[in-house]
Amino acid sequence: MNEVQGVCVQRRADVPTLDSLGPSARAVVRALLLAGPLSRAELARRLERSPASLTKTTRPLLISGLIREESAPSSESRGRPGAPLVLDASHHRFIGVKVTSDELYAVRADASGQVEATGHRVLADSEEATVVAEIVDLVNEMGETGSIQALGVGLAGQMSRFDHTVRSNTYLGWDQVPLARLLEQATGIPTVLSGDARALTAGVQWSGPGRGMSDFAVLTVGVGVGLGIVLEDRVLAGPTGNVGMLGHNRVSDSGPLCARGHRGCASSFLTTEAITQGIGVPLGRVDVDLATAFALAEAGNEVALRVFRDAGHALGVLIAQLVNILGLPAVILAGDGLGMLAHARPSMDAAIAEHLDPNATAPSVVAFTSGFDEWARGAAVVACQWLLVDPPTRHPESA
Amino acid sequence: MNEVQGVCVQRRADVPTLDSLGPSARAVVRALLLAGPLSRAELARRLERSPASLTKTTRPLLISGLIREESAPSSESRGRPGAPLVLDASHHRFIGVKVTSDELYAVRADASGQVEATGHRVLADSEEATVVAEIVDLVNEMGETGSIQALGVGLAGQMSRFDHTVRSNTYLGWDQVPLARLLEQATGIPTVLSGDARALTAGVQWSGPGRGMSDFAVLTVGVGVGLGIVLEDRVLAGPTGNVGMLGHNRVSDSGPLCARGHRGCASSFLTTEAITQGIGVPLGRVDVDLATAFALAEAGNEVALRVFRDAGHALGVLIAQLVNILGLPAVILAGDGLGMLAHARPSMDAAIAEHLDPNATAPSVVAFTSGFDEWARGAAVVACQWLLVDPPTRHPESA
DNA sequence: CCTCATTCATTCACCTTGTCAACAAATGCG
DNA sequence: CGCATTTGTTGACAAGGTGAATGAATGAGG
Repeated sequence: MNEVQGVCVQRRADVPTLDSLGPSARAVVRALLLAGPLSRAELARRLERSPASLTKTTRPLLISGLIREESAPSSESRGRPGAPLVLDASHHRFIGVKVTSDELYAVRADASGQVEATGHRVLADSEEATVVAEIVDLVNEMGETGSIQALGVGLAGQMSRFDHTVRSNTYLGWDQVPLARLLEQATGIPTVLSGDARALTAGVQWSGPGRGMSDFAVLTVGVGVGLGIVLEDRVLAGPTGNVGMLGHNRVSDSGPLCARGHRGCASSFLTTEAITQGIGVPLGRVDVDLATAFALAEAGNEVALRVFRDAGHALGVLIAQLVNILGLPAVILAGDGLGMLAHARPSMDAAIAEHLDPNATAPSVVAFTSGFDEWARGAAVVACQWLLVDPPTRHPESA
Repeated sequence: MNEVQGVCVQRRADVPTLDSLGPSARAVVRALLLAGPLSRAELARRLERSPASLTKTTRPLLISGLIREESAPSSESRGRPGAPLVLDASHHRFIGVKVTSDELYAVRADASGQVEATGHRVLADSEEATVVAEIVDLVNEMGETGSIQALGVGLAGQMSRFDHTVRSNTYLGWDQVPLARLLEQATGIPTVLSGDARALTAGVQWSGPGRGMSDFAVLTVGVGVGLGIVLEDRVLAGPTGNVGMLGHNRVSDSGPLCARGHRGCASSFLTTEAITQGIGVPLGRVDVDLATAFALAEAGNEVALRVFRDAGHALGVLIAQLVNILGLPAVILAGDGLGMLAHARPSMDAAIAEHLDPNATAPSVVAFTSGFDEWARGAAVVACQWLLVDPPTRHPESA
């Protein structure tokens, strides 16, 4: 007999999995994750439902322990203060993995995107079997605490909103790899793929600097230039998953050529390679990496300063183009190339001011410094969102 | 006694107004308007509902005469052919008005966007009272057939999805004019405002060349450069109604200055004024209008040809920027400046090819030639869509 | 301190709307 | 002529939303 198993564990066992919820409960959980503690009245307004409906919907969630009433009542304005509801995120765990051509980064996070553990692997090669084996190994290592709800994998390339197949990936040299199915079979955990920019954006929106903002873009600078867009609280997937290929948008008629023979591409000013080459070549040095580049600029090297000024200009033009087209009130900058801002910010601001439409309102541009874990965390967030999609989507059991 | 009133009229009286429908019926009507005749099974798939649900939802609509079964069964593939349902659009009429600083264009259209009548007024001035009076006059003239469901008004400027107040409009010199309320009071017809680019886009999507396409952009060229975006079957409104201010996006480092002192703005190559000035000034002529410009190019005038080539280039760069950012499969060109394409198309295509991201798929670029009525028709379509929004939104009865 | 307006939350009867399972209908194919 | 296939209908059922009435908790104002 096992009735003395411990109360805490018993209660946990009662907490339903996220994908077993009905659509209305799902909507409540989504809203709570997206916008922190909310009273029933506030939820009713957001979900466009009657207060009565929310009493009914939240009750079973409260009983099961999936959500909690916070003690501190929110006392803005007069009238009875609302009882803020929060999701008890600790009951559900997700693993997110970011795949690059030579490394894996992983995090285990709870439903709110709070990171509980991290992991890392160096890949011997980018063969399909190698990558799968290493991911499985990493997941087994990180998931031993049990009860992982879902696994999210972020990679560069074109993918639909919640995809399960890597179509054609030039970084990894893959073509039509059913990665999600392979990982599901090996780990037993439901798995979803997403483009890495989209994953990062989801993380930023859910539990990063974009939290609470309904409309913004995430612009990443590093090995490449990436873009994610959030409109009306939804991460844009784009009809073909193609959102964000603005690396080749022209920002100047002068400047170096890019690999495609274009002059003045954003990429040719902004990518890590553009920065290091841009500084290294004139100086006749082949050892310039990003850190060296920052150091040179810090030391007042004119070439480095100029390269960063130009990068800032390119960034500013891209931001202005984006804001002109979509009217976004905010742009969040991220990626490992972000250190450039220390020297690129003035020219970036100038370029934004210059290229912004006179009738557009200037966006707030926020730098979000983070490591590679943030990309993995984003993938974990996508995995969580996947379970909360309405209607529930699972991968077709195709070959 | 009036039981001999005539069967046809009696049936019409039974047809419910669009805004009196429940949410499920509303969704059916929306889907039928958006994507032509659809069988119940097809509707069930699109709306993600069970076939049973559609039988139930469509029955009262069929009885009331709001929708009809088309005789021709759709016999693709084997199995029982579906019975295509169409909305009987003739039961509901809408009026759309396009307001410019010196003219009004109006159309009366049915629910499917089919134009039944057109009207036009020249404005003595752009005073609020003048414009309102002329619109009311125009509506009374066009609406005498009775039973107008809603009135849509399209104007340049920033407006929310279904707005009711003109905030600040530099073209008309207006500020905070509750135009919708004024027109509702004067005409008794529910009225909604929208930005003109958004209205045109809605018309294109609902019953123009964009019909059946889920994702595309509408780029207009004329007095200004306008943009409308459709993503996942929804017309993008933008967080602040600001979608589409790309007139000042830079397309070249050379070229004339725009009014804001920028060099190489899209506007400075594309607007009607840019074209006419660009040709007139070098030739020392002040009489060049758009028609003259086209004629000059047709006659092989080098200046005119060059100006149109440059315009095509600018257009191509804008299209590439747009497609890079959003991954759109199609762009529809419209506006009264579209005649330029006869001479601008090659340079436009070249610019698209040059500036498109290597990994992006080339969009199909379609020219949609139309008169000013098309803008008014778009406003009528917006009025219809307004009644079908879920949940129903009406203007707050604020002062 | 007491009353009032205000806002939040609950209860209950009711109803809309979607689902499931079973079945009937209409077609092409062999 | 079966037979698979797809569409459409029926009826019992359940989930979930609503409106109105009520109670609860607070600040404002006298």
